[in-house]
Formats: sequence, C-alpha cells, structure tokens
Amino acid sequence: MMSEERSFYETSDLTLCRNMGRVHRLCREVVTIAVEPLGLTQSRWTALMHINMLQEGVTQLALAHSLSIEMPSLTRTIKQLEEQLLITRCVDENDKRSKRIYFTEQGRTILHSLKEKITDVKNQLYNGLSNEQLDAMAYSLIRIEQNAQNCIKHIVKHKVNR
Amino acid sequence: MMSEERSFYETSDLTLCRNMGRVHRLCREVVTIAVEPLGLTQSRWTALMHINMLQEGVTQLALAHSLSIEMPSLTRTIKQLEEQLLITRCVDENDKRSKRIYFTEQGRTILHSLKEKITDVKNQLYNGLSNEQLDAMAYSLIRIEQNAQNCIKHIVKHKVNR
DNA sequence: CTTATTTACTTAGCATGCTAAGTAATGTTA
DNA sequence: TAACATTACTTAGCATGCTAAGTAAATAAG
Repeated sequence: MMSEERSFYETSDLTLCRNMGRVHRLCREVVTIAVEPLGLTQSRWTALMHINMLQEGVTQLALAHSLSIEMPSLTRTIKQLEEQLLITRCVDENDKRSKRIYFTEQGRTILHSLKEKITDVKNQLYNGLSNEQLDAMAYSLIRIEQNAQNCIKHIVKHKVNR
Repeated sequence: MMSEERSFYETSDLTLCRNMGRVHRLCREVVTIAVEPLGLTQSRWTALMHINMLQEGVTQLALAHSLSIEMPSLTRTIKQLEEQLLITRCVDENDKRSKRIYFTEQGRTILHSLKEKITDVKNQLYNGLSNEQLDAMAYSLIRIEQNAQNCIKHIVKHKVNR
C-alpha cells in the first residue's frame, strides 16, 4: 500500500511537524468553506462546537482549556460571537470573576446546521482511513506532544542551572 | 500498547485535526526555545533550513513552494532575515522579476548551529516512535490532505453550478 | 511593434495563535 | 482584619498564516 515509497516522514528538517500544520490549516479551511453561508470563521465555529460539547453555562476558562488555547485568544473569539448575537455571557453570581456562556436562539439555530455540516466534512476528510489508522495517528500525536513537553521542561531546567 | 483506550481519534468534532495544529505549534516552539540564543523565530529558522536544503541561489517562488506557504508570507520572513544580515538577495540577470537568495557568512555560521540543534530536537520529539509509526502518520496526513483538497474542489464546483 | 496576459515579487490588512501586563474578585496569612 | 497572592478575565501588541490588489518584467497575441 505504501511500500514503494521511501521513508518519507523526514526529508531534511521537521517535515512531519510542518505537514501537521499544513493539514490542520487545510482541514479547518474545508469546514469554513462548507459553513461559509453561516458567516463563521474557524475560531468561531470551533468555539461554538466546544460550547455545545461542554454544555451551556461553561466558563471561559473551561472553554479555553477544552479548545487548548490561551485565555486572550478565547476572549477575542467570544467577543465576536457575542457581537454576532450567537451567544450571551452572564457573570457567575457565586464567583463574580467568572462569566458563563449561553447560546442565543440564533446561536442554537446556527449550531444545528453547523453540526450537520461538520459530520459531513469529517467523513470526507477521513475517507479511506481506517479507525486503526486514525487511532495510530492520534497515538503518535500524543506521544510527540509529550516528548515536546519534556523537551521544554529539560531546556527550562538547564537554563535555571546556569 | 494502546489497547485499553477507546478510539480516541474523535471525541466530538475534528479533534484529530485540532491536535495536529497544537502539536505542530508545540514542536516549533521546542525548536525555537532550543535555538533561542540565535535570535530566530519559527518562520525564520524554517526558511533558513529550506534555503540550505534547496541550495543557495534559490528563488523566492521555489522557496515558498518548498515551505508550503504563499509568497506574501515568505516576503515578510525573507525581509527580516535580510535585515538580520543572515541572507542577501540578488536580482536574477536572466529574469529581472526573480530574486535569488544567498547566505551571508553570518548566515552560514548560524545555519551550522541550527542544523545541529534541530537534529537533537528531532530525535527527542520522535523518541519512542518507530519509523513505521512515523511513516504511517505521514501517510495518513497525506491522505487527509488529499481528501481535503478534493472537498474544496467539489465545493467550488457546486457553487459554480448554481 | 504595440497591446494584453502572465509571472515574480511587494504591500496592506485580516484571522488566530501567543505573551506580558492590567483589573477586579476571591483566598490566604500574619 | 489588613496585606499579599491567586484567579478569571481583558487589553495591547507580536508572529505567522492568509487573500486581494499593486508594480515591473517577461511573454503572447494582434
């Protein structure tokens, strides 16, 4: 199946990592094109999906964590979604530092179309790949991520020791 | 090895694609931290590596292609490397639209350290993964990329037909 | 040979990630 | 309880990807 190719995971530098970035951008572009009539950018539709997944009333902190992004990145996106009247925010009465996120009626309508579209796109993107292949990839990604985090730890430790 | 986990390549949305993006960012961060004394950002060290790979005298177009980025993204990076006196550009006398890129002496010195560092980091990042696993991942990435490109083609075609 | 198209690069400005630093609320400690 | 630390969010501004539109050189068409 992939036998006649040479080991192509590395040509010279961190090609594999670069390819990850490119494929990631491309996948998000596909969804964005597919949901284009909804007027959503990548960060906005991704946030909507995660709010839905975590249930309404989620705090911004929990959402940022789920999205694996930092708070300032989320703040901007949430603000835009609020301006688009797709979500609203309420200060949590038990902890007035927190804001909890809810869908508006419009937001729920959009979410519905969005979910359908994403299911479509997902099937097309993963077409021809078995669950085993996808799992293997997810596993390798996690491993690389852990290695990367170890690297960062070690580098930081070395700097402290100087 | 990865048997007790459930199929974790999808929890709700395009998690796998998102993970690609995150791991990509993280890997580049590791290199950037490792080469931090050289004063290079991600786009800059990546460009240096590709210039080296393609040989000096490469045109910007060829370099952009190799980096899988668009020309305007490259223009900025190249300008910065030129300002840092790591590369120089010469208008091609045979085609005055093109500019060819060369290392300066400083650039060559930096490149040398850079290559060593990247080899180190690469080994650490891929630690614990076999060549087969890395190849499988590269293969899956390519497949997803092709699927994504087909998606885009189909979507565009549908729009034209309306 | 003049005009139109294509090509290589640049400029301007957007999207989305980040870090650093600020504010207000909450928690901790002396 | 007053002072300090931490937490949740915001603001400001950078890095790196993008598209759209501009310029100048090369090529094609008339």
